[in-house]
Amino acid sequence: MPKFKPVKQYRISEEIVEQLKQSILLGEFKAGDKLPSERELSEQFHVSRAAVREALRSLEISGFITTRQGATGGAFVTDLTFQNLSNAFLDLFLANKISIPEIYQVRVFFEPEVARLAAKNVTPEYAERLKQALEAESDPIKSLSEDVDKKTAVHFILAEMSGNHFYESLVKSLMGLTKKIVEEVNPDPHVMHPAGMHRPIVEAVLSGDPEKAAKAMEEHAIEFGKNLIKIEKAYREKKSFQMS
Amino acid sequence: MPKFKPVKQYRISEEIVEQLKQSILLGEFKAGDKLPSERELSEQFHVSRAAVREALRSLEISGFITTRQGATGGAFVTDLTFQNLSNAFLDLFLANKISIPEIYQVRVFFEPEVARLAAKNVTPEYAERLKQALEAESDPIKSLSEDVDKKTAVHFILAEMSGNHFYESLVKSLMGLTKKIVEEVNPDPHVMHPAGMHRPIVEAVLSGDPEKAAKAMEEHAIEFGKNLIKIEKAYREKKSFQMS
DNA sequence: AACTATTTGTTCGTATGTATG
DNA sequence: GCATACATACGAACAAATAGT
Repeated sequence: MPKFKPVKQYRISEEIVEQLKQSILLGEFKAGDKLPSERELSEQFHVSRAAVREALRSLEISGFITTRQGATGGAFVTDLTFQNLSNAFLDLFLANKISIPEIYQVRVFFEPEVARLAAKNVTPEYAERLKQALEAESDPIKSLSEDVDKKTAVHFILAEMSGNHFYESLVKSLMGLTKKIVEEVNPDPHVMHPAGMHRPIVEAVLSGDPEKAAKAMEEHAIEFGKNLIKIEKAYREKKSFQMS
Repeated sequence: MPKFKPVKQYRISEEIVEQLKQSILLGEFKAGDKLPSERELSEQFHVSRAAVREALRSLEISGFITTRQGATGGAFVTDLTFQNLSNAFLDLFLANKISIPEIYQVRVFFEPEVARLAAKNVTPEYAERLKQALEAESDPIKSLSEDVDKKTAVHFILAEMSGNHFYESLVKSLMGLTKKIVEEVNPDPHVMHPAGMHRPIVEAVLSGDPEKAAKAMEEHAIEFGKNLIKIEKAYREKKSFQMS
């Protein structure tokens, strides 16, 4: 007896998601391209617009498209970024599946490796960017969000320098997560991120000494982690206060 | 001039997603609970069913709920897992944003650390599970999928033993990604995963020597990585063949 | 085995909001 | 100001799945 697959196995919206995703991954639609309008898609797939819209919501959440309203609007293909990864981590954190001490443990282990790799890939361009990022840390604080961005810029550049997109994604995800928590708790920026905090790291990396860079980063990660754990405590207390 | 926020900022479905997500995260709906039916939700929110359904699609993709059809069906809250993380990595891989050699580099670095931590947390229960997983590797192969599961079981247990959910998520995600690729290429299982491949690791971990465990894992990761890179090559070739 | 109730899945028609030219 | 081309949203209806009677 041959095995037959059910004719209808998936939701229509899922079928549409798969087809559109494949088209995007195969490069038939490239980043920036506009997908056909909802009406056109519903005609091409011979389905209702509601089904198309459900599919577009899924693709949006997965990070494949963004939509804009209006005459020149529509669904536009986006360059897939680490953002979804970051969101997934954030959800796991919010659901208490991952704790700050655990993240701290991971960071203390792998950020020195990132610094180590970065020290092996110093170029004049990267050196310039690192110096500028370091100087920008002393800029007057306009908003907390902007300040956090400036104080994490060095980590981003080092991650890029590591030459490994995986490390880059990981760093960006963890920085994004940290930013969310910091913004929620809103601590004193000067205590959380003293200016020039990353100077020893940058100097070690620019000296081209991988082990020195790793060591400097490790010390920074340990120090910063202590602050972060304090902040998480405040965060949890704030949350439980809001709930009661 | 005071700054006013636009009254209507988000899509209705987004608003619903946020509210439901908050409810779930606050524990008002727990894993296994059934959300109100689509009709009830649309009445409670005073919106159309289509809007509710778009919200449910988003929550589904994010891993918060699953839906079943029928009289006892509905949207059920799920325990948030690493699955979304895994999917995010898979998408990034499929979109050529992360390569196998990059993943390989990261694994060779952090899997030894996982083994190191595991060696510090050996209990009789874990020891038993590791031994059983090792024996199961020699079972006759029924299906590729099942075989891959058996050959990765040791990694999963070690990740659990590390006591760090972040490492656990990372390991599970990467194993899931590896499995997808392996299944796609369908190589000879005996070549890819010789039985007993993980014996030195298990022995080192059970001896309780962290550095020995890390060393054994490193050697395994390096060896396995070579296979994986070959497999990726085959995968890419297969894909480009399918496209032409 | 047939019927019924409940719930998701899907469609269509219509109306409204939004941005461009 | 107005037409146009989009996304956004609603409501009513029917189809399909799934359990209980």
